[in-house]
Amino acid sequence: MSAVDRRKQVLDAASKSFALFGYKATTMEQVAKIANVGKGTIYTFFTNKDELFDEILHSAIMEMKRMAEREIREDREFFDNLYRVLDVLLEFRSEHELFIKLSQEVRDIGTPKAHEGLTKVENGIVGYLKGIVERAMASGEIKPLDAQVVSFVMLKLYIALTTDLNQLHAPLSKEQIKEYMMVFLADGLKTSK
Amino acid sequence: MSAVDRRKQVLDAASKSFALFGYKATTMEQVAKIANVGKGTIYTFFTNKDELFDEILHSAIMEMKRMAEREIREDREFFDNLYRVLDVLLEFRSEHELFIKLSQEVRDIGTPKAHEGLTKVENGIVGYLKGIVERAMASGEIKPLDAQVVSFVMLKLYIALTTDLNQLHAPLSKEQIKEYMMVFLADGLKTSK
DNA sequence: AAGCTGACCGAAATACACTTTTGGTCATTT
DNA sequence: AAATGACCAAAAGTGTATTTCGGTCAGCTT
Repeated sequence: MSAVDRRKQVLDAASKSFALFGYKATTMEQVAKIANVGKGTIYTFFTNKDELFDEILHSAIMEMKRMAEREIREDREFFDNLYRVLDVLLEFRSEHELFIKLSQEVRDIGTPKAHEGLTKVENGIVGYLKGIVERAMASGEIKPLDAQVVSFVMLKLYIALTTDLNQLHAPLSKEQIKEYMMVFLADGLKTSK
Repeated sequence: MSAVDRRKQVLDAASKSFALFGYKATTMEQVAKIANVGKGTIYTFFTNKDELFDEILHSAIMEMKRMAEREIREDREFFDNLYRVLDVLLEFRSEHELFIKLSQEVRDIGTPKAHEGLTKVENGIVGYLKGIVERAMASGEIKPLDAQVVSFVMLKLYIALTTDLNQLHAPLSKEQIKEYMMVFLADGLKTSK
């Protein structure tokens, strides 16, 4: 077994554990056990628990960006791209599981590191969206507003429909989520006269 | 001093204290002191701290509804009404102060009663909005979607722009908040061709 | 005597001392 | 040279003493 394999073993084990138990309840010993390595081995690849956690979050963001990137065609319309990106994002459960677990942890026991992590992820996503939104504004496809505000609202809308709403209403299907996203982002509620 | 006066004294003192110190840090003794009454007097009007808190929240919701109601003209368009309701709501700081303080308390120390209270307020507002949204759908002014989901999104959008965004971006002016609300709710981001 | 009060009570929160767990290291093994 | 797990300090957890606070009510005031 080469070094890269072990690194990946650790990463996979940690991903599972963070998504399953949250930040706090994930111990380095447990990660080592799941990864089938000694505890010390983890520290040859990651300086500490925080960095391991950051790495997981970072690669989750990167994975989502990669998926989004693969769907974006420069020659297509912004909203066409948006629709297809939403489509693949909604399909990808493993990232969602981690984020949902961390949200629960923040809500239930308020782990600061979990809260920090989620904020970092949100900022990463908003930052990425911002670039795309700016291009769409420059090309005149969408209204010229503050790209950061628009990106932030897009993310909040997504979270509201996929997560927050479920405390008040039966979960929406992927199709419904896409429909509502497009209504608010593209055309608004107003009936076209 | 009549009984109604004393009741109001207590209510005003409690409002101030909850908005200033949050739920947990508001003690009945302190409320009594601010209200210039004995502690026992509070209990002649309210059975316990919870009921006092509920009463404050309830009257905050009612006050907001009354302000909204005053702006709504049945003969005007939904979006025209919406714009003017937002206008008066954004002006009204005292409710916001209470809600913001409670949000902080939930975030910082996770007081369950504060969390419960905010949820109750949110549900109250969504419930009220739902009626209005349903009428606008029935008259064909806005697209026929699930009124509860639409109302929920309206509230979340409002909170995102007035509160959540401020951790990432300089606070928006009232005019900007109204502008963004109308963009997402009425016409969407798409540039009209 | 009706309304109001604050000393008083038990329960719940806090502070503190002590125990256990856990993140991180490093001498030893493979 | 790479990997390990016993080991250590620090952080989290637990049990207990102490304080605070919600709620009561006997007595005072008007």
